[in-house]
Amino acid sequence: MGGRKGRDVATRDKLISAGMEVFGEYGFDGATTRMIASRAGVNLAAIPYYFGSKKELYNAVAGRIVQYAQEAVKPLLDHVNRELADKNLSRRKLCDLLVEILSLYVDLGLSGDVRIVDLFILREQIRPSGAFSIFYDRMSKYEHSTCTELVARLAGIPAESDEAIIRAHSVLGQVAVFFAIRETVLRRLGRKEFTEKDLTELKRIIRESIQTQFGK
Amino acid sequence: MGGRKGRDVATRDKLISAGMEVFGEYGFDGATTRMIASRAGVNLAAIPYYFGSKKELYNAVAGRIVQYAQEAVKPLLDHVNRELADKNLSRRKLCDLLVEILSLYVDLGLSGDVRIVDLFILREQIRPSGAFSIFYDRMSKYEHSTCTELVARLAGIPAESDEAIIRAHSVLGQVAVFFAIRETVLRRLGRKEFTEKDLTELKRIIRESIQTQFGK
DNA sequence: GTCTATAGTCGGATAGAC
DNA sequence: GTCTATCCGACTATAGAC
Repeated sequence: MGGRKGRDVATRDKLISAGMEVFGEYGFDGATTRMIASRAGVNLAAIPYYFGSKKELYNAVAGRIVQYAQEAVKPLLDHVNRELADKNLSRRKLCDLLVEILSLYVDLGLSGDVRIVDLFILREQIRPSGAFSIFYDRMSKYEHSTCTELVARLAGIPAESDEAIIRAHSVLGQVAVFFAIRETVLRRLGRKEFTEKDLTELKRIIRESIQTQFGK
Repeated sequence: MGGRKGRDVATRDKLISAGMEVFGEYGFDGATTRMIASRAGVNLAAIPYYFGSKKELYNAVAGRIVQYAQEAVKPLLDHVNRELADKNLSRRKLCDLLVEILSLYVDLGLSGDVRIVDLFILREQIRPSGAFSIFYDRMSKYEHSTCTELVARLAGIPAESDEAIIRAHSVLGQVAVFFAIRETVLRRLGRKEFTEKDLTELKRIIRESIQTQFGK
């Protein structure tokens, strides 16, 4: 990952944090190095100094986001993968594991302060840049293959088949849509932010949906 | 909607078409008036002449997109709304109507050539600009309230309740996710485009999912 | 390592000939 | 209505003092 090795880690770090916010809010083209330096409280010239270019700062931000996201979901995914080693898990257990993953996504993604991260990832999804592979290889692939495995077993179809992949995405979509079109949903609900009640309700709806679809 | 009334409708039209493509591909900031004029095969100065500014051209493009999208779904939505006048529709019939709407979205959105339109709408969803209301008021609201009504009746909850709105979005998400993270899904499937088979499979999965969730 | 100053580029918008 | 030429502002990146 590019980036010169300037000794002052603090400045470098401030730029990455500021870059997360500004790139998230305005996208790569809409964000300017002036905004980022100003939000970070450092000099404009620090960007080329520490990262070489705006683009490389962007990639560094993407790396940081992946790291955060991984840390947030890794414990649960590892747990699920350990359980999956048992090839004879009950339907009920498989359902529970899937619901746990989806619930975590709801809590992580809709709680409020991480919208910036959502936005960053969404933009890469709709128009992949060079940073797309950073997300795909280190995040989507690992996280998603776990969900695919769960869905495949529940549906009784081969893991990693096209059908399993499509079904898994469709299941994830039930949650993902709230990240993607958050503003539309909020306006429809007549709110500025999701409430605790909304999130609880969503998790209940997801759980019921999974259980009626796969519970037997 | 803003824009001077220059007599040559053809030039105006070419700019809107080109704007659709270029704004869709690069976003508002990433797109340049030079690209758009060049793609339209007209002079750069025609943009301020016909629209006043880049931003107003963007809004005109948004209006055109809404118009296309409305024309594409209006016949089916009108049909569904006529059916909904009957307050005693069978579960089976309600399911069928919901599945019909979702299937239309699959056909419209994933067939290939309209990706540009998807992108345009998605960008507005994730970061609403002044054009957001154009979509929300004239599209999402009408289309979505029909789906909400269907879901509410199937779930036996009050139409326009928070729960109905959340459930309806969750149902729509099962399809919408394929628009939003198209590139990720395609990479996961190892393809460049969705095949006919993928779309058929997706529609079957959606139908089964709706029927097991709501079919009784 | 951090700063100011500025180079060099490219963007949207305008002026004015035709 | 369409064109060329150009203005002017904003951007990224660099040079070089401290």
